[in-house]
Amino acid sequence: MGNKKVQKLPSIRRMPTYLHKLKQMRKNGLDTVSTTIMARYMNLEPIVIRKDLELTGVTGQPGVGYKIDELIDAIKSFLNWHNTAEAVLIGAGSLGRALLGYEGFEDYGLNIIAAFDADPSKIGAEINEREVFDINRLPEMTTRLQVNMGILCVPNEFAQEAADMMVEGGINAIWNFTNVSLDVPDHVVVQREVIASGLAVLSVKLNQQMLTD
Amino acid sequence: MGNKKVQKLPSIRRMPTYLHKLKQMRKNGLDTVSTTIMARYMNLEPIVIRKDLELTGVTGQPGVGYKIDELIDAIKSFLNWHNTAEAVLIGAGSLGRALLGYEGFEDYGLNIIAAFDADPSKIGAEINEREVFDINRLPEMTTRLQVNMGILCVPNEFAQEAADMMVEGGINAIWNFTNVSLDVPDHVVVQREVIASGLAVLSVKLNQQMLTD
DNA sequence: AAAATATAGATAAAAAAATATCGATACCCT
DNA sequence: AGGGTATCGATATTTTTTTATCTATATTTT
Repeated sequence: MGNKKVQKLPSIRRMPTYLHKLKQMRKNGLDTVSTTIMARYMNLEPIVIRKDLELTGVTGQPGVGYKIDELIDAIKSFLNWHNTAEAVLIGAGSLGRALLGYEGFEDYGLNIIAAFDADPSKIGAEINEREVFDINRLPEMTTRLQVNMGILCVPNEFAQEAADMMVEGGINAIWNFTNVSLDVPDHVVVQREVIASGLAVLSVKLNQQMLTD
Repeated sequence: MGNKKVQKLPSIRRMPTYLHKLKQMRKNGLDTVSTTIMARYMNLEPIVIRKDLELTGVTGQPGVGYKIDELIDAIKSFLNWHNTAEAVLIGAGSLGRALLGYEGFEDYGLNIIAAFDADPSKIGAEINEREVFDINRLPEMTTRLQVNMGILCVPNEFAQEAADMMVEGGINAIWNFTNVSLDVPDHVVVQREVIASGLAVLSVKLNQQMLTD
């Protein structure tokens, strides 16, 4: 069915936050960090952090902590973020634009090299230095440029069609921001981002909070 | 420390997807659904769905399935999405704009009634029928309007400051899209959305996929 | 009407994730 | 230098989540 299970998902999801904070600490001139410090920052228990970092293979120094540089490196290679991945974005609507405008991606080894859209009024435009191409050119261009990641931000009704074009163009990783569960070949991995999931969690938290007051 | 742990997180995160799909099915004239059908759609195992739905208190009919109307209702009340929540959005940058433009929120019981920003060139503008106010007016306005949810989309460096203003204005639920771990009183719940988490998961999936080829 | 198939619920089992404990190591302060 | 404190690593435990199994109920097919 395409999507093998990934283990340690909660840990993996925390990695980018570690990375961000570590880079910030390094900028502030620090060179070591303890899980206590990190835990305070992230509202977690130190033991959670220690277990997460164990995954990356780094070892810390008892009594001291971890070397920030080493950690940054280890997390990056754990996520395979050492080599920048090139991606294309499909759907230059408001969400697409927001993603094109997001500065943080370079920190995460992602480089969006072009956008595609079906709307003639958008084609040819330039958004944050990335050109918007006709979606019909997608298969040809991604094949030629050897891009293997696609960020899908089209309206739901065009999602499957757009995904098909990506697959045709040799893309094998799709970051899916639509509400559609895509049907893709086994070798293609899909990560679906459901924005409302966070809202659901917030709602439940708020509820529980109000009950305990 | 503010954030008690929430249980069944994965199940809660799947609820909005069930809701979306169920509404779509209802529109297509269906009135019952089995976990097998739902599972096929979501690339999950039927047992997962059954366990998730159990949380909402609905019971299905062996041999038949669940009544779609009942399910929709049960999920909504599980998430407390029966009564629309009013929210304000802080930071009318590209992400803020994208959220203001997102049509799906009404399905999820969320109504963004106004936006705030510090940039004079944005103040007074109207984005998708919502006015952008001076951020200094936030505490007064949210108090008066009795809004208790805030969506935080400002640049990282202003995040804490903006959060403080929200707290001052009586907001007790913050949906945090910044990269900052906010410091808020205990009664305020925060849900942080780390966009890069999904990218991290996708990277790891892609890696594993490539290893098994 | 009987047999085959599909389904949920209850209970049990397995797997994964979070948390605790304890010993060893380093740093800091007097 | 010595005592107190902070820290990590290894191991064990607990909790939570996921998955399996089995039974009863409904539907469909023959």
